[in-house]
Amino acid sequence: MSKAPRTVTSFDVARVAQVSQSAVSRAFTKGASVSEETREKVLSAARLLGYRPNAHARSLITKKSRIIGLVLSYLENLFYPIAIQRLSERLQRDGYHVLLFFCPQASADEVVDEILQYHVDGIVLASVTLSSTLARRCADASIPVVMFNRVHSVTDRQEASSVTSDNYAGCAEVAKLLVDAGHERIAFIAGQEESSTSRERERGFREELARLNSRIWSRGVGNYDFTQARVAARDMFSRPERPDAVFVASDHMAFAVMDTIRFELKLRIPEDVSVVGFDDVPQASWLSYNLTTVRQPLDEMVEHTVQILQSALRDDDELRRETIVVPALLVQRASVRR
Amino acid sequence: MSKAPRTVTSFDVARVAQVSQSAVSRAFTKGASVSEETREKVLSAARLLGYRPNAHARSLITKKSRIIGLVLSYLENLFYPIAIQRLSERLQRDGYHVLLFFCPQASADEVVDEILQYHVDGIVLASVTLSSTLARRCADASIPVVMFNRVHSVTDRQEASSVTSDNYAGCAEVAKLLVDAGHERIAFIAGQEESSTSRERERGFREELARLNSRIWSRGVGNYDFTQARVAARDMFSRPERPDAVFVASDHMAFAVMDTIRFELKLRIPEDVSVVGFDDVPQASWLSYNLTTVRQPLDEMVEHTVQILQSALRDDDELRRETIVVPALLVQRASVRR
DNA sequence: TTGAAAGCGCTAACAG
DNA sequence: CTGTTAGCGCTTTCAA
Repeated sequence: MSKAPRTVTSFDVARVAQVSQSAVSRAFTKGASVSEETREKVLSAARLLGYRPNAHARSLITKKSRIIGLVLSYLENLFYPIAIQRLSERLQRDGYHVLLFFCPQASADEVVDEILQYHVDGIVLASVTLSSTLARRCADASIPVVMFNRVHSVTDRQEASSVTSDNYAGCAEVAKLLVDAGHERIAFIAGQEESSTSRERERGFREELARLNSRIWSRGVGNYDFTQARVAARDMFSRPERPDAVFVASDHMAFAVMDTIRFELKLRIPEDVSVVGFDDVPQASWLSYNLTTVRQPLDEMVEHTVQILQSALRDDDELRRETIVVPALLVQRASVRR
Repeated sequence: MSKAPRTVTSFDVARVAQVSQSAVSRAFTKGASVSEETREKVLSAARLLGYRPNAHARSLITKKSRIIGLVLSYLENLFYPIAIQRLSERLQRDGYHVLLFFCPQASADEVVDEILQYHVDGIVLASVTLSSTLARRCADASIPVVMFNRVHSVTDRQEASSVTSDNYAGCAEVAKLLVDAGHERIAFIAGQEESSTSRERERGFREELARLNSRIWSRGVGNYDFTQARVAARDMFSRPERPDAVFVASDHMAFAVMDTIRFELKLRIPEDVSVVGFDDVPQASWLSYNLTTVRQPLDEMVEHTVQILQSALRDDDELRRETIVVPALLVQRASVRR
């Protein structure tokens, strides 16, 4: 019964408000020069007709879409969902919105191809690597790219900005803590071997241990995956001699390790084994885990990400590449023996 | 040093390929009538220039943005992140993408106003209510709306489609389970009182208990929040007479309840108290919790959501409203006494 | 199958 | 401050 629902355009509003289309445009552009009177006329006509400016038409001419592409691969680790929420809310405050792109780890290539079609104003790569060809394409299109919680691989050097926490220093702290507590058979369970986070975390841990005349006594790989971490722990702890402490490259894997240690191997934490994680996701403070971990300051990381993006959008003449490293904080709870 | 990075347009490609702009357009539109020869010429020119069609220009004329707006409020409960991922991946397969909108619970209104500007092809409301005025505006713009994991409030009746699991039946199962296990002081901890999920879950639970000559012996409210659930549990279990079983309206709250019961009140699960949750998020199967719960079949729910959206996009003549309820499944683990 | 031409809804000069 | 005009990059009639 309803009429064909043709969209209401600025043209329609202009007619009803008895002004020009430009006036309508200006009424919806803050900072434009319109008299209060005209603006009122326009706004009430718009309200009457249910008019909202068409974002696509607008971005076609302004060449700004107010959309940020966010590339993700995996949400089971709560660190990312929470990062998404913070980032999205922060961007929304400034009139930007987040367009989601999922892709399997480390293969952002095809997907960024799709992103480019939307002419996004910026791209945030959360835990996916940016290939160098891709980085170049973004650079050509002068789209700022921020790697969130990951740094460049050698080949991508300086093709994109990056925001991380100080993985190296944070993990050095962990080494200190564990050695101070008198641990001698210290194990490490890595995330994805190719990932910069896992590598940096391992390096900080290993080098500080060396400085303290200790070392990684046993090593496993969990690929940032719950099940694989469980397998790694089972493996590591069922040998004749087992570690008396284990540092796990992410909280999410640490939970798997703790469960395995307690319920499969019937060992106590921290009496028999100390466990440390990384990220400080909400579950780390849940009493079942009460996990000593390294906090990544999410809000700061998000704020830096947004700042980089916005400064790049402001002075689009020269695309500056920044590398931000925010301090990480050791949070002591009850999973390490004192 | 680099030239001004003017975007490459179909015009440029046309010139290089020595064809018309229309030919370029057709080469990128599958099912269009182009000779293989022309298509090749266009595609190679496009590759050469690094051309991708501009999605905004395209949607301006086709009136299809291939964007779905997703409205969310809270990601700490893993149910939602995982739903986002599944939905986004599924949509991506069909060439759609998800634009994110965060808003505080139950106030989707302002935010949908923003959504409308993007002329999204559809809207998914995950756990937020749609006001009736808003529903009408979407209907006027003939944008299909799906409420995910929530049904209409009375006023919104039939203004949008909805996809949920069978909260009522699932919770009736829980009642049966608890009564069968011989529990007599059965408690319930609600989510948000206004939410349809919490209400349906409580109703299913309560009515089945009545049928079995039992009742809700004690009741608390957690508002789907971890901390509030903890407070509710503390309250409920520190009275002189405490429940011997508690059904919690979401897994996420159930974890808080379990931690409180075990570590604050020093009670055993399930020997002293049985606990049941709802959702079956990944953590429910973690050994620390090993939680008996009701599974919401996420993949099915996502599939239905996408189907509704797509059928609405196909025959845009008449916007049909659907109400899908998929069966929920009781998953027995170790948190209920046998 | 192909090209010419028109126009989606908007903003940005440029006059006035 | 306001209106006129041109055109963003694309698809789509319509003829050929």
